Amino acid sequence: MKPSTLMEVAQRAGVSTATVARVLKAKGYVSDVARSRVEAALKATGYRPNAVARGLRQQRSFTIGHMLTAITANPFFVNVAHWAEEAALAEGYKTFLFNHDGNPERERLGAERFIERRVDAVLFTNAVDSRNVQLLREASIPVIQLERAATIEAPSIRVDNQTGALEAIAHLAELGHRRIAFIGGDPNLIRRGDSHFTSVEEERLAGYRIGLRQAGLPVDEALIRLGLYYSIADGGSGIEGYKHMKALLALPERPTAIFATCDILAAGALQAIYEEGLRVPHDLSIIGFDDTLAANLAPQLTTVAQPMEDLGRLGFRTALAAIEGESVPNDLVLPARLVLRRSTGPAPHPNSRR
Amino acid sequence: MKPSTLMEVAQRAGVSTATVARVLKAKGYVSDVARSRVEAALKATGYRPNAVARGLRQQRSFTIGHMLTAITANPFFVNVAHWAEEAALAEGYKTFLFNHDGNPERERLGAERFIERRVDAVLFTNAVDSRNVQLLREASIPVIQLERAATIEAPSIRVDNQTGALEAIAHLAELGHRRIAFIGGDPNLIRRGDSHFTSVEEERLAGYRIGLRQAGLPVDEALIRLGLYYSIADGGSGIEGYKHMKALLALPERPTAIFATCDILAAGALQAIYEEGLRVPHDLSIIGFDDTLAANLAPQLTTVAQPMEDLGRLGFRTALAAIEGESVPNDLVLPARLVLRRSTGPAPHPNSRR
DNA sequence: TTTAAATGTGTCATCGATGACACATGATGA
DNA sequence: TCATCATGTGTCATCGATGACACATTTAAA
Repeated sequence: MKPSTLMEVAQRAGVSTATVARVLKAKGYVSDVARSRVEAALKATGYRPNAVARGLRQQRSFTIGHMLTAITANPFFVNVAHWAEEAALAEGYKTFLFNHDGNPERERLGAERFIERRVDAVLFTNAVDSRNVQLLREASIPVIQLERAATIEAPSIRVDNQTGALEAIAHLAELGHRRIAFIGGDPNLIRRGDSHFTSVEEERLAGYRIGLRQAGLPVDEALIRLGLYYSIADGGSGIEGYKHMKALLALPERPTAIFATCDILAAGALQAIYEEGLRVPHDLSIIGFDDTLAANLAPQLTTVAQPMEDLGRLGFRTALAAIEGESVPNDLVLPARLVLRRSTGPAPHPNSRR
Repeated sequence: MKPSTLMEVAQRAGVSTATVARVLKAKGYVSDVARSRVEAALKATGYRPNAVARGLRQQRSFTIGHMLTAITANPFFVNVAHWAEEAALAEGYKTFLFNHDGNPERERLGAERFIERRVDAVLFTNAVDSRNVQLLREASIPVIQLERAATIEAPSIRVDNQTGALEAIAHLAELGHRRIAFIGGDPNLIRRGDSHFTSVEEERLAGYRIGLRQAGLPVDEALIRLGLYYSIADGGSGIEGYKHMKALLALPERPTAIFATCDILAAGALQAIYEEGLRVPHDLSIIGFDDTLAANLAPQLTTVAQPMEDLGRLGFRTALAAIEGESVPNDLVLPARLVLRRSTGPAPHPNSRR
């Protein structure tokens, strides 16, 4: 049995649809008699408003689109999306997810679908191509960029990657580590859209360099390992982290600590370390980034946690503000937070090295 | 600038909306002149059909709802949802996700939202309360249950958990293991809805028992560790797996192999093993279930892979069949598959035990 | 007592796409 | 020559909720 309509409820209650609407919206004048008749009819029919009809009439679908990548490979994006959805739910909104896996054509397809569905706004995590942002804006759909911005044309909410990385390095330096390696993605490859944007990888690498300098440590370029790891085709299994770690362990003078720009990379690194029979943090300390897999690894990983909940919630709230025509901050930067767990410890004595 | 309407396109082309519709649908008679005029107008206005209006008119939203749990804690559900979405996309559908985290009230809320949004069908992964399935069915919305069924009232697509578990045990027995432990969730707690349904945990435990019997091994109840692990409040960090493993390692006669009913539990177990300084698979073999975290752990985990892609794709295809009034199989059981990685090896010699 | 404000209820156009239907015109066959 | 069919195009009701508006009636204020 199809859900009943306002009209059916009205007929059953012996009133007009307007009266039923007044009861539902709890605004306007309704006599007690009419109200109770309507309420009875509402209950009897199990009326549920038709969001599709409302959407057409109000020119507002109460739906927002959410673009993301690597949905099966990196829990980060799903987490952000989850909190955005949670915030949306409280306001009567639903989100549509669209996974583009870093492919601009897919992203474009997603943008087109969002336009057809008449979403009220779109959240981009990890925006790829600024033209797709533009496409939505031309259709009068507000866009909020999360975590990784493709263009300054739309507001963004980001994370202070540099300070996050810096704190990680400071922590390791404090533990006495002097040879700290960096494992990250290719900063050029991951720089997206308008070229004047710094990528998150660049920011983390900058934090690493500044951290070393502040600790009075030299930068050894041999300890900086970059390479694309957003190759989802590989299964997102952190294979890049594994390879980089293998290379680092083959160095004549090994690092005693590793900073990886992503928990997945760190997980791969841990596999290499495990294979070599080294212990963490006894022989080697390691810090990840994101706080996605960190708590599931052995040992539990010290990591730079991204504020995924804030990113999601603020993302939605900002989108809502934009929908309602309020002015929104153009670029918000949230802090990252170093979470200490069990993968970092004092640097080993040079002579105790295996 | 709002996307333009059919009417606007028609006016610009100097024809009626019906003609534009004929061009768009590529059916009916349209003269070449009219067609090219319409096509020009279509391009000039950048027309995009309004899915909301179409939904109202066709009484079909081209949207399906997807209920799931533990979206931030267990990648399994997101994976299934991803493949369902992928299949949906190809047919012009979009999915709405709703995360209930095992809470029946949340699940009900989700069902109500789905009804209001007039989704054409609903996929349930891990259905909690059969009344919520009923709610949707009363609103004439077809329901397909995936992986874990709450009721026989709606068709389900499941996985052969018993055979999956059995193969895991057979593999371990073949490697010479004679003391194989089981770490799982509470089978009673996880049995859901209509009580005559066996839970996935029961099925996996049954597979374990049968596997042992077939290998001629005795069942030692001390090696069977059950307890709720779907406590998302704990952060889903596999803390239960960790505790169970600790207890198993404290046993006077330790197991040499572990079968965990979920990769997250296995990850927790690995943490306990790591803490004790034992090596996998040298000292201890371990097999997980799901193939979610498995490839990210150290060492990479041998696991019973669930057919997440098939579950998702078939789920959508079955839903689509149901929407179109075709008959659908009432209960489909898909095979699980043992994936060999690096966490299983020959049983250690009894005298080489540390 | 008269007027203004508060209270209560119904009608109807609107949002945009769709598809049934009507109505053309020209070609073909009987 | 008329009937039939293919071709080509336009009109309009419909899906369901909404909110502006009109129109009552009652109450309060002047």
